[in-house]
Amino acid sequence: MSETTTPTDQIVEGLTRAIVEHRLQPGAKLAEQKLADHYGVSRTLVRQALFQLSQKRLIQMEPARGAFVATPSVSEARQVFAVRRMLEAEMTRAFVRELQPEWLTSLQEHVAQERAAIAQDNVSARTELLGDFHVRMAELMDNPVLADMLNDLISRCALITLMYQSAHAAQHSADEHAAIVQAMAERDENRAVRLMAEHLQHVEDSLMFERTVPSNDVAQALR
Amino acid sequence: MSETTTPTDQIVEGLTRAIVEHRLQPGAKLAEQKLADHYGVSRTLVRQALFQLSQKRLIQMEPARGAFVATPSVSEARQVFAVRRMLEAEMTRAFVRELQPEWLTSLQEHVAQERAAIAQDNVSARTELLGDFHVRMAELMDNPVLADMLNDLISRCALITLMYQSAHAAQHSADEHAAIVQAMAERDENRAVRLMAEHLQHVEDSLMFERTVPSNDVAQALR
DNA sequence: AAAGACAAAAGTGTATACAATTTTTTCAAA
DNA sequence: TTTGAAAAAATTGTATACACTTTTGTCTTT
Repeated sequence: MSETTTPTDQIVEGLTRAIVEHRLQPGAKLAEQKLADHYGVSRTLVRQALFQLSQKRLIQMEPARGAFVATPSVSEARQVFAVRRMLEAEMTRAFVRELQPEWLTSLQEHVAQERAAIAQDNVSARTELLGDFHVRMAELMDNPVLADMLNDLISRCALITLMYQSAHAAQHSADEHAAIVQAMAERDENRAVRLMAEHLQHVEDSLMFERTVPSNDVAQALR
Repeated sequence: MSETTTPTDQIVEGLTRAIVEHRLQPGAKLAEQKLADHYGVSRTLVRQALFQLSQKRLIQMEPARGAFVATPSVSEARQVFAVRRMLEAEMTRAFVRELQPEWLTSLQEHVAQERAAIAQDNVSARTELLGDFHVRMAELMDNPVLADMLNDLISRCALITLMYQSAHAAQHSADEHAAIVQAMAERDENRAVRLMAEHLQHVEDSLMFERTVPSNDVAQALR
């Protein structure tokens, strides 16, 4: 544990969680002084954090008007998913090719955790675990660059989801994860890749399903 | 042209170019006050820019010691290239599947520009064009999310290159681009994907070829 | 001369001050 | 009441101040 975490990092972390977990809804204003008071620091540090979040596309900054939780368009959402499908299809292929026995057990354990969270109806835990499945693959392959990238993409996906996945959809995702791991276990590269692509398509479709924008900010809604 | 470019963005832009074009070599100290004086602003804006660059992994910030141009390890370099291969293989596949006639002419023109820059021995222009070939594909597919991501990855690759590609390697890259476009023109999806993967492998190999670190900072070199 | 301790200088990290802009409130006129 | 203009308040953008850390330089001791 030699990780140095600066105050700015903590604000980024806190706001990221709040956005990804939908405690801050898309379009919400992020006033600097309020955040500064909340975290007990000056605006300086809050601004640093906001700039970082805007680079991750989790918030949008408008000149002289301030920072708002991002409201990605349907078009942008589709682009993010298209990138995920591209990246993760090939990641899955490489994963199977370089497969180590312990990678399988690790993913199997992960799926078990997912199912436990779903059974307990622990909404935030299950959402996080379902996303982490994909990051875990990158980590197992010992590629932090890939893992970071996926993590950012998945955060954006979580923002795109206007509400949490339904319990039913979560169950479906976990089942698909299990099917992917099964294909991997059988070293069936093409099936694993296909299942992953289909899985991501299903997630995208389920998110797009109900896509009316409930915004408390009228101006934002009409833009 | 409704793009608003803040002073901070200009600093980011300027430093990015300097790093990618190797006017600032890896490990170089980026003292805040010096940069502030150079750009005629206060340290506040310089720091914002430095934080953004550190998120793009072009610089590394050490607590209380300051910012340095990043010195990616060989391991990290390989990870970046692994991600590019994954992403661009599938991007190429999607590109061929959705191919529009004007996309081909656009890429063909681009390759012509590359060859012109190589013929004129315009080192910085040719380096930029060789990288932009890949970004152009994403732009043609109308996927800015993908284009941004590739742009960042390619900047990191440019940093990884300790010196510019040799004229010979640049010529080789342009030829490979042309071969990829040819495969696309023939709608030969698998060949295009394979050529792209091989191309990226070649670029990686040529960059890894001479990999001794010429750093003016001894401590950095010995780390 | 080499090594270590101390002092000075330089540099980073955070808070605050202030100008410029936007938002909200107030109030007069239709 | 509704509309619009002007004033007030709040908020952002940038610079500066200052505490604290690191680096550099000097002097003493061996």
